[in-house]
Amino acid sequence: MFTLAEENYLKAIFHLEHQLKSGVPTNAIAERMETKPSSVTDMVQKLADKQMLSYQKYKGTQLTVEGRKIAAGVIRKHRLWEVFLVDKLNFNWDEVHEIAEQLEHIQSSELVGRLDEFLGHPEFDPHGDPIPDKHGNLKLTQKKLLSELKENQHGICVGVKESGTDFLKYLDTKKISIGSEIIVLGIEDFDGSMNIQVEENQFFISKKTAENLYVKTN
Amino acid sequence: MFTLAEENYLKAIFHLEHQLKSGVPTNAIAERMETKPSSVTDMVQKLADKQMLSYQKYKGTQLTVEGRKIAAGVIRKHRLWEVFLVDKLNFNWDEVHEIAEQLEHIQSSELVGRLDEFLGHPEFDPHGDPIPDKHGNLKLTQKKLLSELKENQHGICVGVKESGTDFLKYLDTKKISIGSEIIVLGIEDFDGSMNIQVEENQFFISKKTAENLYVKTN
DNA sequence: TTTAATTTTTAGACTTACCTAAAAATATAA
DNA sequence: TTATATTTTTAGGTAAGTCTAAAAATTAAA
Repeated sequence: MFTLAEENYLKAIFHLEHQLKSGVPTNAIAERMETKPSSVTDMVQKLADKQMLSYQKYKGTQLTVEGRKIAAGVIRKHRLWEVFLVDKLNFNWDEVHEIAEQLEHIQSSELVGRLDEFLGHPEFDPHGDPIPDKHGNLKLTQKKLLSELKENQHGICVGVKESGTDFLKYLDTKKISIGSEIIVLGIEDFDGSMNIQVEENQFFISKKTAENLYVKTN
Repeated sequence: MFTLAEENYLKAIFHLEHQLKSGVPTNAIAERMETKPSSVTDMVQKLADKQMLSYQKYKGTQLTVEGRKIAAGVIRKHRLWEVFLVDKLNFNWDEVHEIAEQLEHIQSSELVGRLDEFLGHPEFDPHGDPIPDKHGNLKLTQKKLLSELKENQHGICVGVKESGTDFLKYLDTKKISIGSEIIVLGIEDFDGSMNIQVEENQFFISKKTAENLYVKTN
C-alpha cells in the first residue's frame, strides 16, 4: 500500500505528465505540491525505488505503467466522490474539491466498486473531467475551451480550467454552472471578449474568462 | 484541528471511560490501541497540553468536556458512515467497520450535516449503537444482552458486543442479523445455554454467544 | 566557450508518532 | 511492613516527510 503523501505525489505527477507530455521536472512537482524541491527529490527517489516511476538525477521523472495505474486509481476515487457529493448530498460543484481531496485516500476497492454502482457508473465528474475506469483507463475528454468557439456556436458548460474559488464564485453570479447552455452571440476581434447568452440572460465576458471555461459541443 | 492519531486516542479513551467509569489507566489505552504504554504516555501528555483531558502521572486520565466533544464527533462520523455503507451501498453489517474507521477522520462539518440529512437522521448505527447528535450528546441505549432475557421473552437483534469477524460470520450462518427477532424458548440452568427461535428456525446457542448479542425488548 | 543564472541534489535538522530498555512509582503479598 | 510484582514514566532512538542552506549539475547568455 501507499502512504497519503506517496499517493499525492503520484497524482500530481500524473496530472503534470498530461500537461507537459515530457519528463516532469522536480520544480514543477514542487510548485504543484506547494512544497520545496528538496522534498520532491527525496520522495521521487523513494517512489523510484518502489518502481512507481523512472528517475535519473537532474533529468526529471516519468511514471511507470504501475505508477500510472495507482495515480489513476486515486483520481478515480476523487472524481467518484465528487459526483457523490454533488448528486447525492447536493453540494455545489465549487465546494467539493477539498472534501474529495480527503476521500480519495480511503482504501477499499470494494467501496469504490459499490460507490461507482450506486452513482450509476458516471463517466464525468461535476467539473466535466473524465473518471478513469477500474483499470485506470481514462477516456479522452471531448471538452474544449469556450474561447475556441466561433460566433453562433453553442456549448454545454462541463467544467473550468483553473478552479480557484474566486473564479467559481464569479461564475455563480453569472448563473453559469455545470450543464448550462452557452451561446456565443459575438466575439470582439481586438480583445477576444465575447457576448454570450446563458439561459435568458445576455452579457459580456472577457477573453480570460472564456479561456477558463470548458464546454462540450455536439 | 487534530491529527489522525490524536482523534484515535480521544475516541479510545471515550469508549474506555464508558466501560470503566473511573480514570482510564495508561495500560488500558495501550491495549485498546494496540500500542505500547510508553507511546500512550507521550500522547496523553500531548493531549493534556491541548486541554483535551486531565492527566496526573500514574493516576490515569479523564477527558475534559472539550475532549469528550471531539471524541463524540469522531464516533458520530464513524456511525453515520456505517449507516451509509449498509443502507446505501448494501454492505453487510460485518464488513463496514474497517472502512468507517477511515471515513471517520474526514474533516468537514458541512459533509457530516448533509450525510446525516441524506440518511434521514438515523439514531442508531447498523450494530445498534447510538449515534451522537451534533452536540456530542449520546442517548442511552436501551439495548441489553440476549443472556439477560428470560424464557418466552423476545427481542430484536440490535448489535453485538465483541465484533470479531469470526463471531459475525457465525451469526451469518445462523441467519442472525440486525433486525432479526429472537425468541427465547428455554434456558439451561447449569450452563446458561439457550434454545432460541430466529425466523422459522429453532436451535441452541451457548451462554457465551448469548452474552455477546445485544437485543432490544419493548 | 567561458561565465552567469537556474535547476536540482545533498547534507543536516526538525516534528510526529512510534519503539525498546531502564528507572521510578504504585500496588500486592508475605 | 518489607519485599515482590505490576504499572507507568523517562530517556534515547527510528522512520516518514518536511525544511534550510550549501554544493553540484545543467542550461542560457555574453
